Amino acid sequence: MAAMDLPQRPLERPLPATASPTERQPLHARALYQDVAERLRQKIFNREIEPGGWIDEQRIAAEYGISRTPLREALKVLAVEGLVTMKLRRGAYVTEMSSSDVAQVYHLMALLEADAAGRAATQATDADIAELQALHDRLESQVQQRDAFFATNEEFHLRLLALAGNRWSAQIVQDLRKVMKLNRQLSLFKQGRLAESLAEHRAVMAAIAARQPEAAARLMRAHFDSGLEAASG
Amino acid sequence: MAAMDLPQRPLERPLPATASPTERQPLHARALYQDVAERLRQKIFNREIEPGGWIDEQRIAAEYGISRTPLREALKVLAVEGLVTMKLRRGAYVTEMSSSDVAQVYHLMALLEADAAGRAATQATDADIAELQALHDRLESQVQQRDAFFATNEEFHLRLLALAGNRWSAQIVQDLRKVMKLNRQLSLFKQGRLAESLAEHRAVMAAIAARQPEAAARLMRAHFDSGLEAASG
DNA sequence: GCGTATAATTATAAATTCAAAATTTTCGCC
DNA sequence: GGCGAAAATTTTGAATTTATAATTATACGC
Repeated sequence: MAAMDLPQRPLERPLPATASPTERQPLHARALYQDVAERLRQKIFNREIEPGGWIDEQRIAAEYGISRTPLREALKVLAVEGLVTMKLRRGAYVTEMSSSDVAQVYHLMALLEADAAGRAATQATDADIAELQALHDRLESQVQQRDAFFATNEEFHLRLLALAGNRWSAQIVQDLRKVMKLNRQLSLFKQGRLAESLAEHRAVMAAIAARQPEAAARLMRAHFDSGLEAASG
Repeated sequence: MAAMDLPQRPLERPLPATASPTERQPLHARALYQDVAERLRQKIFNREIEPGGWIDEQRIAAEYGISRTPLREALKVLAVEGLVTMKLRRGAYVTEMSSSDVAQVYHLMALLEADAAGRAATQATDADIAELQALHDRLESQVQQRDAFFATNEEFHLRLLALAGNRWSAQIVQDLRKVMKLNRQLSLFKQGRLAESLAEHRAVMAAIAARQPEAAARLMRAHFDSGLEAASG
């Protein structure tokens, strides 16, 4: 066994940058359980605990230098998000996504993001679209760098969601993207898929820039469909 | 002020009905925080605390005869669902839905339920459709009884979601239906809207029974659009 | 009487403690 | 040696306690 006998340094919780000597300010920018939830998400995405794996409350509380109370609150948040599954009297486990789950979530994201693309094509300002185009251009330049490509890709999709102006939809898609990170078979890892994905992306971007909502939605749907095909095929 | 000085009787937590002297069984069917979350949802739906209102942890913990720990866990669950808003160091408040929020959620439900209707028209077995039809027929007979009508209506939509076979989608719609219960202006309360809604419902049901996914989706979208119109107009 | 500073109170956040269930280990027995 | 019951340990679940921030009340000065 590795990495026993922690206590480690406690969670660092940076203050908001608005500091000013006179005006009073909260000690922490947000609740501890939210910080912990975010750290746990990263731990899960990094596969420090594999899907199906048990989450050792005592160990993690010690590792983070906190009590089990806020940790358990964070676990319940992740459970609602779907990243974690609570089993009665046996604690929390990292959720395992079946291939059926993956297909279902892909379908949902296709539906929501296609709608968002259509809305963006209609509602976005020219400045919005220029910004989106800039993100896409950056994506074009990053085909050789997987990690950077992934990051920019996510940024693009989140930006698009924001442009569509439906915060409920945006929140849901963000949550779905989180659970999608649970499965290794991320389709973008497949050989050649990256370039293909980029081409589809380009088409979506063009349709939005051309203010063609129907085409934008259809192309976005196709983008996700071929993503699913790559993931399952 | 009314109803002070509780402690009341503690939460009753019925055991599963599979009791048998020899085989061991869990003491509680599910975690306390989940029971509490469900009781809080009902309390919110019943307007025992109005939207924007503060949720008094001590009072409710006393009312339910429990400590604040599981109550606070439940509040965090409701916060992720959107029913409750946590304010740092000021506790939990029942979420207020702006008219923009209502429109956004309506749009989302239209999208998801239209997709579900289309899927159901394709995938459901004849038995499934017969069952759905039975629910719709019951709805037809309940135009005069608001509460029963609402209940059956919800049952119909949940059943349809189940038939579509996407548990992620079904879960999301269920959560959205919960937050929709936050706003008084439930369009179905409007005069005449009930009969109108029923007619639209009938059309959706007919399209599903006729195995016409495109029509079913389009009619379901129209059903929600006119629902939104009634709610905001 | 009004505004401000300070004290008292109240409520939230988090740690700690306690209780009970599940798991693991030990020990007796065949 | 292997099986099964009982004890010991570990772990979850929930209550209690403690700390700290926010609010309210009080008192003081002008």
